[in-house]
Amino acid sequence: MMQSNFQRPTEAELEILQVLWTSGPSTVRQINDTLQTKREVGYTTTLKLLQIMAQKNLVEVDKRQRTHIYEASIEQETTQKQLVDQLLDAAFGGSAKKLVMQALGNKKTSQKELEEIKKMIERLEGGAQ
Amino acid sequence: MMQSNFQRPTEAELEILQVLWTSGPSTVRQINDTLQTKREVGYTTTLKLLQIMAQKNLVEVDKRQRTHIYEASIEQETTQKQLVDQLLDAAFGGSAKKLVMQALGNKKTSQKELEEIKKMIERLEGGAQ
DNA sequence: CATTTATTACGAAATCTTTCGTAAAAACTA
DNA sequence: TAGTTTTTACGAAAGATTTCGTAATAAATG
Repeated sequence: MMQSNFQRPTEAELEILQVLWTSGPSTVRQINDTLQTKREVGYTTTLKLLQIMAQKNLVEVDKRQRTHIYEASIEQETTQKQLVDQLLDAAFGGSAKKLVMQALGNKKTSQKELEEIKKMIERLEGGAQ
Repeated sequence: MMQSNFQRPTEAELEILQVLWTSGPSTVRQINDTLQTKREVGYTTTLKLLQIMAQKNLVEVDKRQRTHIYEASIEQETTQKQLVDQLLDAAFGGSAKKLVMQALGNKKTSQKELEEIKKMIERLEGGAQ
């Protein structure tokens, strides 16, 4: 039996998850310092968010030391998949093609990456094409 | 001078925009009926949302008849572009490739659509040369 | 015309999200 | 040890979003 308990992380939560996915397990101080490079955000704000995220099981906390260590407990890829699925449903009427066209059309993507995407498409097509 | 007034539509607003993009100008009753096929939602809830959306200039209202007609005032493609950009930034560290891979990996996309995407990639590769 | 039905207007409750202030506890420092 | 710094805990304010109840108005119906 499959249960799909996806609770969409909020914008602020995603921001923190990004840090954790990139840097691995971190202290509040480290996370807050990273966030600070992008915008003003109070230390206790970050702390509170992490505590809420722990309640929601978006992160795990290691409390063995006084300075707690937070770690993402949902995978980046899983989360990305669900966010894409949600966006597909919410704004693209489920058409992956349209979403892909938008993503490629808007952003400058390198030759190399375009090649990789093409290879993936060929894999999806069955390699025969 | 260019003003970029993108105020991200909320989830509920996107849901309504989808209806308007799909069905064109509609009455509150029509919109609400469409929404009802997916979930419970009160008539006045939909009305209120539309009134808020009108304030935000997400929709235009024709009030010449007693029964008002609402129409999307932002384009689907423009909105999609901005939502994709935002998702790219928020969850994919800006990598269009990763987003595309997710979108294609998760969703069943038809051969025909895959071909179209490939053609688009080839156009991009050609242009960028 | 009187009654019912449909629609708009609008305030406000309920909820969710983000932010921060304050306090307590622990660790460090002089 | 006394004072300073760091960290956690937690309530609550502020803001945004969603939902709905009620009332007023207009239209339709009998």
